[in-house]
Amino acid sequence: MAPPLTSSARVRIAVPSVAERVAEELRYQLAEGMLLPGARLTEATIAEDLGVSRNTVREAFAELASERLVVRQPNRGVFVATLEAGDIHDLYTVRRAIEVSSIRGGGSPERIAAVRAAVEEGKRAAAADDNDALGSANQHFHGAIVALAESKRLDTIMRHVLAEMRLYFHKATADAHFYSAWLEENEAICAALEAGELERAGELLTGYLNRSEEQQRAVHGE
Amino acid sequence: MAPPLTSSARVRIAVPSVAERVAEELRYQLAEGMLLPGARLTEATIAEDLGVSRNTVREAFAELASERLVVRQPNRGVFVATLEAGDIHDLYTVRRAIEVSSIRGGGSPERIAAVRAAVEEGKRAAAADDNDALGSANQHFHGAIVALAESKRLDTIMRHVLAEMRLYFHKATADAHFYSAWLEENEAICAALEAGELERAGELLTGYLNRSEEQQRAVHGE
DNA sequence: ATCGTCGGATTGTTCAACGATTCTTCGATC
DNA sequence: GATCGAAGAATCGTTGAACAATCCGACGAT
Repeated sequence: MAPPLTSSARVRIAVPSVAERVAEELRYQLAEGMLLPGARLTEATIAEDLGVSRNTVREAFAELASERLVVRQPNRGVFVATLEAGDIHDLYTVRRAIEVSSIRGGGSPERIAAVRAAVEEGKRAAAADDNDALGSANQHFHGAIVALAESKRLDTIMRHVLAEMRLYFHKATADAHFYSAWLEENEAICAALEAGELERAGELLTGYLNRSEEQQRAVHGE
Repeated sequence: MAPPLTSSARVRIAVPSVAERVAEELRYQLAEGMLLPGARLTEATIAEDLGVSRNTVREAFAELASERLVVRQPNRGVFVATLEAGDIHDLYTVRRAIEVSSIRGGGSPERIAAVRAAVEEGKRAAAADDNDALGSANQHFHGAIVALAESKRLDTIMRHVLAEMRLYFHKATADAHFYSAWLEENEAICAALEAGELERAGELLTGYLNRSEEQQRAVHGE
């Protein structure tokens, strides 16, 4: 193995711990819809399935609970998080706060280029008629917007929010008609951003988020 | 506090688990400055001190790590989080995003009254020359602003941010001169909010946060 | 049908153990 | 005398087992 060439912060090779790999696996299953909201996660079962100890599963649960992907009910177990009344509005409130704030602050040319890249990624996915890739591209787009702010903390908040939305809205709302609308919106938002019209970009983004919230609330009960 | 009259969510009597109480105790010690940034937290030691098992301490650590109050270094241990370059800016970026967004959305009369209450709390603390209470009042003020949005998620994000700031800036920056300035600012922000001048309230708040960031960066290295 | 009780299942927590990794100390070598 | 490396101590990561506390469902009595 090559020695570290930079003398700055020692680069940890950081093999993810077993607990983190378990969390990652569960996150994957949650995002893919293999574990549906409300499902019960029994410690012993998962421990056996993944070939790890119950304590390790416990640590993974703690991590997922802090991300609101699962809910712990004392002495009863952990359950995949379910959509409570107001949760949709809550999630979009967070998105409006951090996405709009990020875009209004502008960003470096590289970060703006990343936003543009996500837009093009979406167009390609649409051309290829790949709904899965289309969904990913949209998440990349909004992730790139938050990344404009260059804030570690906002990035992780956004990651968590997007993970929650994947959990709730995964395949159900994935019809092409639903998607094609915001493809143009993303383009417009990105164009405004590139033109330095930050105020306008913020308004477009706000409008998009409001409409998107309405759509989700229409699809789901109330 | 009045019991919830709505029959909706079943109220868990929720005796906090041991792990949560350990986390709470550590959070307290971190906020009070008993555990300074960079300090090492040895699992075995804390387990013995608090009379709990090492595994339980581990769970508490996981929670604190998710709040960025401590940092886990694989195979080395957990350390009280330290201020890295850019962290101050990062924290204020989050605050600008969620506080300004919240205040621009306005809020119910009750929530606005809570903001007013925090302002008055600050004035009383200033009159009594109680610096500790003054600091708390300021945190209540900004917490109340975020509470305007009535978002569970924004509230917990803000809680975490404020906990981080307590950790980094606890007693050090607590001189009366530093405080008296923003007492008037809080009053002005609150007045604008009460008058429904949300745009203006947002600008005042932004200005305050920018200045506050500058001050903190001046006090701490760069 | 309602209520209380009992047994089974699962969680919360503890404890002991062991390999793996890091830190420290202490010589040996140049 | 400084550098390097190897032995040893300390700590973490993870496991497995154990036990009390709690919850759930069934069963039976009123």
